[in-house]
Amino acid sequence: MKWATLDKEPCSVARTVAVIGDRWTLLILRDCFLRVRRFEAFQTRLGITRHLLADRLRKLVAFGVLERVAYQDSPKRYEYVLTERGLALHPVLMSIVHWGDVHMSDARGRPMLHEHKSCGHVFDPVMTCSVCGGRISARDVLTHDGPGLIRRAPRARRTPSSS
Amino acid sequence: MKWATLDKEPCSVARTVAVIGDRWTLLILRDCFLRVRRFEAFQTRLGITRHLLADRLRKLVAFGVLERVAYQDSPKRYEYVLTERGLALHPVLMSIVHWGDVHMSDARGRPMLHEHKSCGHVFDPVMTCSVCGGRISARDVLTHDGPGLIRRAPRARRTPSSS
DNA sequence: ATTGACAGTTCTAAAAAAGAACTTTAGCGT
DNA sequence: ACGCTAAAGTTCTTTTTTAGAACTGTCAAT
Repeated sequence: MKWATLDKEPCSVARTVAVIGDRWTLLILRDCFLRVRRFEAFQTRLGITRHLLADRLRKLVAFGVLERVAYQDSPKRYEYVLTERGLALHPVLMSIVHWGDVHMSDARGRPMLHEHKSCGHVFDPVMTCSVCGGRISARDVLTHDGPGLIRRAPRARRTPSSS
Repeated sequence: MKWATLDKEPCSVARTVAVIGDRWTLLILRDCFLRVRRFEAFQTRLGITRHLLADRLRKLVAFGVLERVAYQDSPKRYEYVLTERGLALHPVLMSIVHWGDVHMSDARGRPMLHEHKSCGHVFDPVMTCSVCGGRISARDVLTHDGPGLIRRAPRARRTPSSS
């Protein structure tokens, strides 16, 4: 598997990993959801090298997750804002946060709380089924081939009956 | 921010990224959920170097996501199975898959379909609120400091009134 | 006696990331 | 006019990771 063509693999995990499967990228996206928008702000908050930050932002823009928007002329200055495509990553970030809350918190408890504006309560994200609305758990899901799957030819195998 | 201490940051994203925020690790976990268990199987399916695979599996075991279980003696052979903690990563993988399905699929459609055993239908994962059951979207969430947050002292700032 | 499976380890070369300094355009204070 | 600061990068060198391939040890089967 090559990184350069990972986004062309017949697997949605691989394709998404091509976009966000990188330590810095996930932390940059976290900050985007916290409304951080500017190069300097990302750099200061994360302690990422400027070189890498520029590279990651370029890639996120190329994948349509962020948009580079001028916020002033002379000198031209740009900031990075989540596109619809980027906002659609919210469930990914929320499920990552929730796993960390439950499995990596120390005695103090969780670092952040999330309030559901429309109901006004602090909540946990729950994965549910789009059809029946029931809770989804790992043991309750079956995987099938979909139309976009291209099966690679299985490797030739020497069997007792083959030459 | 240093990788070695990322799992101690006062942020659940950072802590989770310390465990899974790596291209190979996410692909390894995908395979784990597809019931791949053995070193050779991971290596063949992913094309990862054996060195890195050994390293990533060791780390996942250290973080309690996988368990290394002997499946035969003489010679001792081990396989890697998801723990409860690992199974709890299911929503993370499902939301990653779903984003890829929606935003990275080509004309053929999605590579895999998921069936909800208990209702029998192919479904999409939907993030909902644990309190009201309503759908969660990025624009509908407010973030607050939690008990586990440690704010870093803000950097000294030269202001007109300061010396 | 040889071959092959499996779960790794051990090398070297190539690629990526860290760390620090430098660039460019412009506003502000004196 | 002069120096200072800010923002958004780029450029450079050093260090760390990763890729790629070969090798090891234990056993079973041919």
